[in-house]
Amino acid sequence: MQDKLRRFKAGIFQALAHPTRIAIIEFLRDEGEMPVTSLYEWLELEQANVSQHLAVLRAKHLVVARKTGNQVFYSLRDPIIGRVLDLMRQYFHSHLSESLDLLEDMRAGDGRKRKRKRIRRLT
Amino acid sequence: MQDKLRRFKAGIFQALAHPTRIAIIEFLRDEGEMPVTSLYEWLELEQANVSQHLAVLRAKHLVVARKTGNQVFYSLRDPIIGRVLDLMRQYFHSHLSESLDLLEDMRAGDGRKRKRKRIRRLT
DNA sequence: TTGCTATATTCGAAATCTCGAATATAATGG
DNA sequence: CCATTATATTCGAGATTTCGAATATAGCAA
Repeated sequence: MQDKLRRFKAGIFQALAHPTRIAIIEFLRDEGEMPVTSLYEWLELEQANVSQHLAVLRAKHLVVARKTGNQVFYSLRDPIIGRVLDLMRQYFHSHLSESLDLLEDMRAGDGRKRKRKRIRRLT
Repeated sequence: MQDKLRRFKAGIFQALAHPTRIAIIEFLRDEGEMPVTSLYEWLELEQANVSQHLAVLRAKHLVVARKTGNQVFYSLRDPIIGRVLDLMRQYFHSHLSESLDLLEDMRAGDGRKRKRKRIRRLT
C-alpha cells in the first residue's frame, strides 16, 4: 500500500509538472469556475493545447468539468491542491536566491530545443 | 514573475513525479540523514538507479548531500517538502475510492511496456 | 602503487510527454 | 438539414525521462 500511495502521489505530481497546468489550476483557484474559452484567452494559448492540458488534469481528477449547453465549465475539485501550490510558493520564497539560480539553470522559457543539460558535479 | 514562479513549481513537481523519488524523500523525512547505501538497500533498487534519482533531487535542491570520508549522506533540505507529501496523503484519503480507481487505471506496477492509454470521453 | 568500497556519470534504447495541425463531436440556431 | 460555436481527440515529430550496463571517480588502506 505504501507503494500504491507513492504511485498515486507521483501521478498527481506528474499532472502538476507543467507551467500551463499550474497556471490553469491557479486561475481556477482564484477565479472559480470557468469555461474553456476564458481559460485559453487568458493564457493566450491555442484552444487545442489547453484542451489537452485539461484532459491531463481531468484524468487525475484535479479538475471537474460541468457541461452546460454549448460550453464546459471547469473548476478545481479540491482546495487542497491550491494549498499545495501555496506551500510551493512559500518554499520558493524561503529559498529565493537559489530558486532564481535554479530557474536560470533550467534556461526555461527559451524555445524548446536544447542539449541535455550536463549534471553538475557533486564535489 | 508569475511565469517564473510557475516554471519553478513545475520543476519541483517534476522532480517529485516519480515513485522512487517520493520513496527517497519519505525515507529521509522519516529516518533523517542517510548514506546512499542505506537508501538503495532499503529501496531494493540498483545503486546506479538510486544515484540517478538522487541527482534529480539534488538538481532541484530538494536534498542536501554531505560527504564524509567514503560516503555521502543525504538529507531533506526543507521540511516543507515533507508537508507537501503529507497534504497529498490527505488528498488521497479524502478521495479514497476514486484514488484507487485512478491507480487501477494507471495500471501502474506492471512492467513498463504499454500502449498509450486512451483518454476517457468527457461525456 | 594497487585494490577495495562507495558513489556518480555516461550511453543508448524504449517509453512518455508536448506541441501544432488537422479532424471530430456536441449543442444550438436558422 | 446546414452552419456555427465550443470543445475534444488523434496524429506525428521532436524533446525528455527512465532504466540497466558499463565506466569513472574519490577516499582509504595495505
